[in-house]
Amino acid sequence: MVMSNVLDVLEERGYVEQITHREELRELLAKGPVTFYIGFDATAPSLTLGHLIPILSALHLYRAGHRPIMVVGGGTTMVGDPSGKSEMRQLLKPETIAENVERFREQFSRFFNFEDGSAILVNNGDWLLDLNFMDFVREIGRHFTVNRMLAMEAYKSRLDAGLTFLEFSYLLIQSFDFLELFRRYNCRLQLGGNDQWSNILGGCELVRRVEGEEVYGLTLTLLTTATGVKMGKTEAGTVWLDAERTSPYEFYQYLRNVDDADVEKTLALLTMLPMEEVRRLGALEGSAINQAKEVLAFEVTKFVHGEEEARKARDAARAVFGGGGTHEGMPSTTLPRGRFAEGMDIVTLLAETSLVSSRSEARRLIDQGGITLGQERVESIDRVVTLEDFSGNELIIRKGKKIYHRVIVQ
RNA sequence: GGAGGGAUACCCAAGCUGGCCAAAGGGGGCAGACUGUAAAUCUGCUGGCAGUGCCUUCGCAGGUUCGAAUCCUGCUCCCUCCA
Repeated sequence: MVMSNVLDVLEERGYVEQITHREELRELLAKGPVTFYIGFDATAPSLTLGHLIPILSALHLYRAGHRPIMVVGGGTTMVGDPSGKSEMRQLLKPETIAENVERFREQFSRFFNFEDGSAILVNNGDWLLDLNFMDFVREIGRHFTVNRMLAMEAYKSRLDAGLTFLEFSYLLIQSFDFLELFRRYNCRLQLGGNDQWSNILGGCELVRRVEGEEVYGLTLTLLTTATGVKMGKTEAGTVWLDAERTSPYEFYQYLRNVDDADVEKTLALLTMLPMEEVRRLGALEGSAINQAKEVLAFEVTKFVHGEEEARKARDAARAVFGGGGTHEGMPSTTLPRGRFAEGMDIVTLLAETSLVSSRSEARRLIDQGGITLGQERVESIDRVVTLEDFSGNELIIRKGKKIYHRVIVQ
């Protein structure tokens, strides 16, 4: 069997959006190991579902023998990328950035081996934080014309909304990263989200001008649904990779519930399953496609949280939606037995859980028939919950059709 | 530094000849029906606490008034044009 070019693999799976010089890059990747990099700005305390796209594309390259440099943006985050943003980014405190950088490091370590040198993890703060302004402007700044920068799509929305010099300088800083990585590691390819196209081009051009060498850029598709909405956002906010922020169960459920139309695409992008399998699952029709969704949810949860957590999440989901399995892994609230001695009214109980954010919301939900205790729909906000309602020491509350919560007494 | 414009609930956006404004409309979200833990569609809800009332909210701080998101004063921030 002929080893296919990894670029073809990336394209087939739907990762690729734009490439600087496709054929040349393809040849380069075929010739031998290539060092490439992807940068992640540390704007939040955890990576998110959307970050899996760059992570998995890097993993495909990694497995094909190329060397990834995962760059955490301890330096670039100090500035804040204005690309595609309609408003000025909130400036983050240096301490916050440093903390975020640490979290990112831990999370990346789950996916790559940084010990044996086959993958590299660096912080661009190492070379950016102490840059001398005069040197930087004279050596790097002279290669960029404002005329071109102003014409860039990434800034369009900001030209009327206002763009500070701080943010405007982001392009030069990220471009400098590429130059630095080229010099340190002979890095020849930069990957990034499609909104990074300008920044990536800037880096390629800088390396070419300063070093006279050709380097490449490739942008990745953003994780969106068939309707064009960004994936990875829920009513509760972002879907995080950190189990403390998004439990494995919620993570699993998020993927379990993707639209039919997104199943095949998401399987291709977020799992390492062979494409034949992806196509087979994506082709399932009607309710059979639920199998594909289960595979999707399980595989991605396993990738992020490990097999055991994925199992638990799947079992919990099967338990409530099908029957069988255990409730372990379902979000829960533990309350002292004594509080039910006299019974607790349903509104108070709901307010104790994370199912509602206020008592009013609880009332509203009940009025609309959205709360179920075990098998019984709650008809009145005066419903009092007693220990009689528990089976064993637990009570399953359902909100709407698919949000379950377990109340445990002890 | 000068001249003008703006800041409204999760977002966009009305209201700004003072009471009928917890504040139009849209989006989003939540719930119900239909279903496959889908989509589309239809319906309801969407500040808080208590059940026909109270409290907090229309950039911030004061003032006028029986009563202000709406009028006045000061402040902060943002945008546009000019320097």
